[in-house]
Amino acid sequence: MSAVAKKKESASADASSFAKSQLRALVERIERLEEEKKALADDIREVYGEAKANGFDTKALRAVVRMRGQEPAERQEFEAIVELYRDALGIGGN
Amino acid sequence: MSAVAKKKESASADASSFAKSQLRALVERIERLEEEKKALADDIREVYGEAKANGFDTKALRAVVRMRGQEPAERQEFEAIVELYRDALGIGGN
Amino acid sequence: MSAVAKKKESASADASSFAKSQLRALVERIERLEEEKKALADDIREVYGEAKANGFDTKALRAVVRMRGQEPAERQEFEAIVELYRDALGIGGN
Amino acid sequence: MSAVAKKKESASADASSFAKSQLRALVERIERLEEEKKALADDIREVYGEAKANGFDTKALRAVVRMRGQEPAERQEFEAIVELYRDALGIGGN
DNA sequence: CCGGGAGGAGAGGTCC
DNA sequence: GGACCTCTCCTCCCGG
Repeated sequence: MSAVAKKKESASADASSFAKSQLRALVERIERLEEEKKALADDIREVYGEAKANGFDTKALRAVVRMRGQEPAERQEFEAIVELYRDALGIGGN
Repeated sequence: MSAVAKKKESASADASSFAKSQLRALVERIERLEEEKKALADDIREVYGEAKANGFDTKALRAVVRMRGQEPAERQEFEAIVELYRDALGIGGN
Repeated sequence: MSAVAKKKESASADASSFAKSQLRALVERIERLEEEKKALADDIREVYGEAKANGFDTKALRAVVRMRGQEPAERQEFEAIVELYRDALGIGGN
Repeated sequence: MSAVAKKKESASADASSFAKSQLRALVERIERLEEEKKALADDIREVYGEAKANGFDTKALRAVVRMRGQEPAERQEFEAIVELYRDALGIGGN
């Protein structure tokens, strides 16, 4: 028979203890994962740095990567709307 | 904390007093200007909100405003580089 | 061309005209506000220049201004954390 | 066409080929890293889901995690402010 | 579908 | 004058 079942008093204490240790575990797992995520972000930044060192235009490079990661359809629609607005403003107003 | 500041004041009262009031005036002016700047930023955000409420695509609208605020030459060059990169990757890779 | 078609066209034309003038008005307002915002940024830069001319360390001055702006928020957050821990522990929840 | 001109052409072609493969390699590396990063983001989301399933308030939990990450930086800044005020007062120089 | 929060891109400032 | 780096703003995505 467990201590919890035996003592009603400690029941709530145990519950709160349990919640605390659970919270701790969750926060640790999250922080560990975020650490890894951050490391990857750093790696990516490094690659862009490398690209820059090799004479690539990182802004354009980012734009290309972004384009590749998105549906052609939505991209086209966006461009169409931009054109529409530019026309409405007199297209020379760029 | 206050004890430290107090001690400092006593140490070189006159020179430090003058510097202090000057500093205060400068900080106040800066904070006032930044406040106004922030208010304008809010106004701008509001206008975009209004645009959205009237059915405009705010993302496209922002793009158009950005375009209008920049030299055509640099814009074209940027687009050219992007095209170059896309070609190099096989232009279908969008 | 039928009268109906014509009416439709006019209607569209009107709607589009309206949208056009709306768009123009919005863009003008935005650009005006951004102009003012930029002017304020210039003013702020001027004040820092003045401070520097009077022997202040502008980098430190900027840091001071920044911190003054952040302190209240930090304090609030710091005091809010206890409450948040409580929530995170599920005390109020299920 | 002169030999010199030809040589130049070949050189350009080679350079461009090289740039192309370099570009491809860079983009591939970036996309691979972003994929991994996204996977970690998914893992993190999963952990929050698990937390929620165990009765935790995920919003509060997120806030707690965020604050834990910010606290050290804030503390440093807060303790640095005295030094900064001294500098801002021009004590050390201009 | 909207608002808020997290992440990324761009602008500005500092240092070399 | 250029590169790095911080900071603000914009965009995207999740949760409600």
